[in-house]
Amino acid sequence: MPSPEPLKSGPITLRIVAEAAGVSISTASRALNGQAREYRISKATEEAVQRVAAELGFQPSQVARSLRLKRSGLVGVIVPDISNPFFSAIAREVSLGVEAAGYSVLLGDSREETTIEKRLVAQLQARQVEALLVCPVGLESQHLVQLDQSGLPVVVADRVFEDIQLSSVTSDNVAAGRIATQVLIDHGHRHFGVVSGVRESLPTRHRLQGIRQAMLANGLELDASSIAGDSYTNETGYQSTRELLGRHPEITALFAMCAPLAAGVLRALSDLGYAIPMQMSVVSIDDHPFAELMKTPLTAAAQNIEQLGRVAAEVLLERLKQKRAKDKTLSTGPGRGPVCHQVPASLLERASVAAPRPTSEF
Amino acid sequence: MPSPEPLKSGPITLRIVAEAAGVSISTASRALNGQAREYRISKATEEAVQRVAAELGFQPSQVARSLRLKRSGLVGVIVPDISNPFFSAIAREVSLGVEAAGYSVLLGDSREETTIEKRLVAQLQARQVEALLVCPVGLESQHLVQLDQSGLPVVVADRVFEDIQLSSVTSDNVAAGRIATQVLIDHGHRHFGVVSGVRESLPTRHRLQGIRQAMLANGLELDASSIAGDSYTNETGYQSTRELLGRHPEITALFAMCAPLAAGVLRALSDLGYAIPMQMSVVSIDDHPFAELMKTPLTAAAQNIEQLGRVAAEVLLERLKQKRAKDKTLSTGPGRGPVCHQVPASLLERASVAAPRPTSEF
DNA sequence: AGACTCCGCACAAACGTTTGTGCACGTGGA
DNA sequence: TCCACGTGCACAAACGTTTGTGCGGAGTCT
Repeated sequence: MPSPEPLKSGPITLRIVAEAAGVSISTASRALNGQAREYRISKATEEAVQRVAAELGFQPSQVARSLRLKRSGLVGVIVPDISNPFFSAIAREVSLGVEAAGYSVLLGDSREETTIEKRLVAQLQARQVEALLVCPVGLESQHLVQLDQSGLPVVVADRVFEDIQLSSVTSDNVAAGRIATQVLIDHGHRHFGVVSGVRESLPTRHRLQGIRQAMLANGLELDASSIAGDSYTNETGYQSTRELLGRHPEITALFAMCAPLAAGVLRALSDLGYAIPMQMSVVSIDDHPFAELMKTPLTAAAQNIEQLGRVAAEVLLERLKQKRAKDKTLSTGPGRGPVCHQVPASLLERASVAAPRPTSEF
Repeated sequence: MPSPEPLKSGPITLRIVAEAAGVSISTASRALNGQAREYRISKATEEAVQRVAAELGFQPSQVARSLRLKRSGLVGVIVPDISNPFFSAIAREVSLGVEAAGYSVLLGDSREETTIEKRLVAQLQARQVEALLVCPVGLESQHLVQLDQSGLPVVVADRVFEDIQLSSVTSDNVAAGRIATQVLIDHGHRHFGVVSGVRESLPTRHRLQGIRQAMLANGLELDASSIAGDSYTNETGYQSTRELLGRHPEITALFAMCAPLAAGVLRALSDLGYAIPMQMSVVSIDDHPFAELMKTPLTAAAQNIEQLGRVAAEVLLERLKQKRAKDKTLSTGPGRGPVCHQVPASLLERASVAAPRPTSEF
């Protein structure tokens, strides 16, 4: 009779496998990690171990591996709001991308608050994530830069920073602003209202810049009083619309800087009794799956979110590769410096833009 | 001169802190974990350690803790598609809920495939998650049940199973089907087309059951040929609509079983030139942020997704608490058996339902 | 027959924590 | 003076891996 099965019953560890196979722990480890050849484990032993492991359903403890290997196989993903389709789309692409490379993703939701973002960063760092993808709330970057310089690869997406010392991926926001504005101009609009997101954030600034470029090229100018709003929410879209229309009755077109804002704009226009596009044209940045089913299908400069997510995943994996290489060679070179990717935006012309209504003189 | 700072430069470990404070590792650990009193560490030492730790920015390695404590502080969340607003809303609530309790969430996206779901489950298990929230693809439950019985708390949400041996949280799908159908009946409809999700899935079956209940109560019956579709996608919604309308010209109302299906239905009706609700009424299960901005604001029986997510988080935390208690007492009792929560659905009457068009005899 | 080599594997240290136990010192009473 | 006891801390084991090194035996060569 063999040993009477001590009934340890806990999870199957390498030691259990080794004993069952009648070899030492180290041999078992090497047999299972494909290191049989280099450590001269006989074919017979190797296969025996593998068989036993399979029979017992051995699952190596990633925790123990992480401790020993000093790599957790985890990447952190921090977004301001995972229930926002924009971020969940990014999360999805990143998740698929890094999972294919054997990593798992630790998710953090910062609820649009820098404080929480910082807390999450620290938390994920303590959990030894090997890299971090952050869609920052957008106002502070110092904590991220520090982290990156301390050796934990950080890549930021979407709400990147001005003084960019971090690898980043973002849409070509200047172009997005430009092409969306151009549509309005091409239809003959001269007086725009801009419903803006957080003012200091770089995407907002870039989009404004694009808007101004297009206007300038057509001899127009955007004055500050035609801009309203300072956040990315539906409610801001609603309020800002009423504000702008009250202030500037000559406005014939509204520019919404993101999908939730656009929803608010539409809601306000509906409440105010405007017909779109007959009495008011609307363009938006950001597409939305339901955009074409709406009362008036919305013309928009769409960010290519999937592509953005995929690129983010690539950059992340690239940085991870670099890091592993560096950790091996002990070279402490500064790396190749941050890379900044921009993915193109594209125009989706639908039905929310038309020639301006005849002015009251007519 | 003190020791010339060996320039270990790696991450700050407990040992570094202990040396800097001039105490042993164990003392440092206890000082930092609030165990000073019970292990008779003097107030002075305790504070010294805490000060040094703060100065050095000590962050205990969660990996090492996990190994030693045998709890990772991680919960796994597996959804079929994180970019689907329904699941991302759930993920968000769960994330917020468990984070508040000190856990982090490991995210997995099964892409609607049982194979991937299984792989993810194994992966997360290897990473020692302490509990798992799964929104199952919906066809197989055995791997989850096994896991749960092997001691890893599993709770399933949304696409639960028939032979439910797992704690679950789901909408009251029977009621959702019933109330949405009742609206149609109240408006005078007699001939419905049902655009269905995955047939064998329990939510679908429950919703159908609700539909039938409402019809039966009004002397109507639903025959199999008035049901089309077998997945939750936009495309299925589109195809099924054309199919149903071709097969049953007498249909005056369509019932879409979820938001993406509804989008497909609307798209098809638009292509076919139907005016809603004049020529065709539409109800849906699932609300959508843009629903009221659509061409015809959609009447729907809304699941309360946030509530569902919050309840899921609660159940998860409850099971975690039970587990910790059990691990302590070594009692190996079966626990209180699975609990099944249902959150109510509520009707959102908007504009997509009207009295049926006069029949052609008129 | 002895030295050398290669093969096949086991030993043990290390990763960074937590925690049961033990040791030294000091103080009090008898 | 001696014992008992409380105080304040250090030692060391353990969690489950990976991996550098050591060691015995079989074979080969001289």
